[in-house]
Amino acid sequence: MRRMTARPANAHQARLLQLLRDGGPNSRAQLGDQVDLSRSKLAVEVDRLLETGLVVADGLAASRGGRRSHNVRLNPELRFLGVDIGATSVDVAVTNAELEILGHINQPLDVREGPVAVFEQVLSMAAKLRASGLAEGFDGAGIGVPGPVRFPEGVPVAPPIMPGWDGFPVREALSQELGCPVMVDNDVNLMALGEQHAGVARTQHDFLVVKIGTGIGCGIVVGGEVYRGTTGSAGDIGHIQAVPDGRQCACGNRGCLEAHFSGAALARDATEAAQQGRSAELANRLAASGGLSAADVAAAAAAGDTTALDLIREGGRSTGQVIAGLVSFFNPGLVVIGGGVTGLGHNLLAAIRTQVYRQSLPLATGNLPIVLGELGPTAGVIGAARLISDHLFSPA
Amino acid sequence: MRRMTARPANAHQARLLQLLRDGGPNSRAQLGDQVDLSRSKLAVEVDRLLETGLVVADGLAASRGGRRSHNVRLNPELRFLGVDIGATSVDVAVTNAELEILGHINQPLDVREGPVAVFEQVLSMAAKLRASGLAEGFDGAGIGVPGPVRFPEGVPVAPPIMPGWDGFPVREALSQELGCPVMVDNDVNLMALGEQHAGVARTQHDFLVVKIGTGIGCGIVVGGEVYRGTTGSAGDIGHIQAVPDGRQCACGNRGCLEAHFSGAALARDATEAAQQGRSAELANRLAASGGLSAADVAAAAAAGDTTALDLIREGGRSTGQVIAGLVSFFNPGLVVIGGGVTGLGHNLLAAIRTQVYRQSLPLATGNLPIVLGELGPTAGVIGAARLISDHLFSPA
DNA sequence: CTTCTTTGTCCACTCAGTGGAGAAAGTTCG
DNA sequence: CGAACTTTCTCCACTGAGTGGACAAAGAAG
Repeated sequence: MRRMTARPANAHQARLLQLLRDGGPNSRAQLGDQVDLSRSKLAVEVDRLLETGLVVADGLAASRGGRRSHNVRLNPELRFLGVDIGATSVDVAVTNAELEILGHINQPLDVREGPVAVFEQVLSMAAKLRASGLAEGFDGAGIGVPGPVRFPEGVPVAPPIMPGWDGFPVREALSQELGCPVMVDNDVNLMALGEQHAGVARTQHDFLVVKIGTGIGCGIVVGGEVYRGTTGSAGDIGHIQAVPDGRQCACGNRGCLEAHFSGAALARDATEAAQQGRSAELANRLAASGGLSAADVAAAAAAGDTTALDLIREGGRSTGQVIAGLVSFFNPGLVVIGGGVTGLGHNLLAAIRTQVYRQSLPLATGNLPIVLGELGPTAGVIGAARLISDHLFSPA
Repeated sequence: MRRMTARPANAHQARLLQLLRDGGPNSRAQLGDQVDLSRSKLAVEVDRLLETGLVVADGLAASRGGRRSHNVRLNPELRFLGVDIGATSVDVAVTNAELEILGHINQPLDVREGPVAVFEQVLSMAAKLRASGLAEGFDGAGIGVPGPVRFPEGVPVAPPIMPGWDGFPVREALSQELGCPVMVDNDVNLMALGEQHAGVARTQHDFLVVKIGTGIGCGIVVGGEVYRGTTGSAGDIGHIQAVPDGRQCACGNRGCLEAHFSGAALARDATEAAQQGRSAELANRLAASGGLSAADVAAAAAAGDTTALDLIREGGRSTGQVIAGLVSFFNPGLVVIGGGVTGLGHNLLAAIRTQVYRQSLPLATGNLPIVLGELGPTAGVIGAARLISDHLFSPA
């Protein structure tokens, strides 16, 4: 199939495409209720969109008490590729233009192997999805990487955990390989976009998404838009001091949040506890699997192991300490907790909440929900698809 | 004089008014270089602005190698009132439409006396300025108050240091009294607006302004716009924990930044040091004046008193500790330090810088200037005038 | 005085967008 | 079943924003 190359010609068309993306098939009349345009003008723009092929007719809708309306919808053959590269694994998904996931693959990966090896793997995963009949090609792709990105160019900058990626032209290289437009962003920002599009943050304009995985980061949404900072490193909260004179961190300082709580730190602390004989439960799991992960700690806690529970609580306390500061500063309408450690569930959430509600002022926390993300491992790829669709569904 | 009531009829006119405000008198040709409009259309809009009286002709400009141009400028009779209410003093100023200060009064004040008493004082100050011939009336007023504000309504919400102000309809009441449009905001946000308009932040889009006065707060500018948070309490950093298990704070927690460093905290610590005989210099000043202020500490430090210097350094360290976290999170392009304690000058700045540069990651701090505000006590009133002018110079 | 440049005005033209008339296609109810 | 009402969609004349070129006015340079 020939890929779509058309773009909306004006802001009206862009708006209509976004309405169709977020609301599914719609009649001209229904669209007219949502945009501030006369029916005549609306019809003109819809017709133009039909001509481009981005939008297709979709039969008649049920009557609402009068003449039945002719529905239109986004071309169901459009395909977006969503890629979420983490430190230790990668998610690749195919969506339609309404950002519904049609296929999703997760594979382990070591991001330190560098961009060439990683993209070889990503492209083969994309090829696999294509071969299974889900797509004949891609109309756009969104890529998330676990580090700061110079957003306009789509290039990682000084990523601490991804040596070899600094300055690699991700956007350009992948656009060439895939033959379609590509947008690149930080993985945490994509998670925020995902939760905004299809998750708990659907109705929020100003919110934070704290992603606790191998590392820890924060997505910032201001007025419905992701805020990336002057150099693209906004939300890099892993190295805020959580514990004065605390643990030595890889960054050279002491007491960084990430050194005290993250997937990696939790695994380390659990292993330490097991080896020191502080938890039989954890020791058993260590002996069984040869290594401990956050999931093991969650399971141990669920089994009633108090040491594991203490580790989670202590981590939640540190995290809550930092979040409390951010809440005072940013006064968000919602805080979402997500990432790999979401498996720790309500024990973690309770510890974070306790700390935040205790440390922040009532005006900022009075009506502040702190909740777990809704989308789990798909948040990133949905966010990636949303990123490229926002780009493509905006005036050229 | 009859006050102007006209407002720009469209976005073009609003843009032109803002260009004339920020750039002073301008010819149609020069304006044309700055907006994306044909000369014909531009002339039409300028003519319409002339009709409203917001803009007046201003003679001929020097030739630029051809026919001399007819300058236009904002009506020089327009007057804005800028009011900056602090915890212990108030600034009232009159500006023209180009936001130049024509007259400025500062008076001591106790904000705890409540809105009625305070506004009586403010109105009498405004009357004094008017009586001195600077204005026959006001076309708009901006008001800053030392606490969170529900911005759209112009009403303080749950202000900790201003009991009695909660829910008082500042905007409406003052609009009635002054007979002109009024906008209300947090004092720190106004300082940020001031430094953005006429101070160090002129070229910045994303920056922070930390105001250290009686209390401590932070103005946040995102994409050139002040960010106020969901409930208007964004930037309330005084109660972020700076010292674990530190000093008891009035808010009920321990170790809040404000409990360790602010005008009030510094005065308290200095008095304590004087009474405990740790500093002869401070003891002398205490005996002389009966009470110590931040200015006394600054003077003592300048005189070589190491105890005073240590107090400043320690305060700078605590402040820097908190700012470091904000910098990691927000990745600003500039951090401005302002407020009453700016008198502590470079000793304070050095301490803050040291702490921030040590604690934040290179990508965020690499090119990050941390500087003192440029406008001193006028930042607030200029910001206030800017606030109302932004409101009036936007399409009605 | 001639030529070139800059500024400002005038005017015909294009195009986005409106709103009303009316046709087409339903539902509801006597 | 037919009449009346509702909803959807199209058509069309009209408004008003904005453009760009022609031209006049005013000055600079040689």
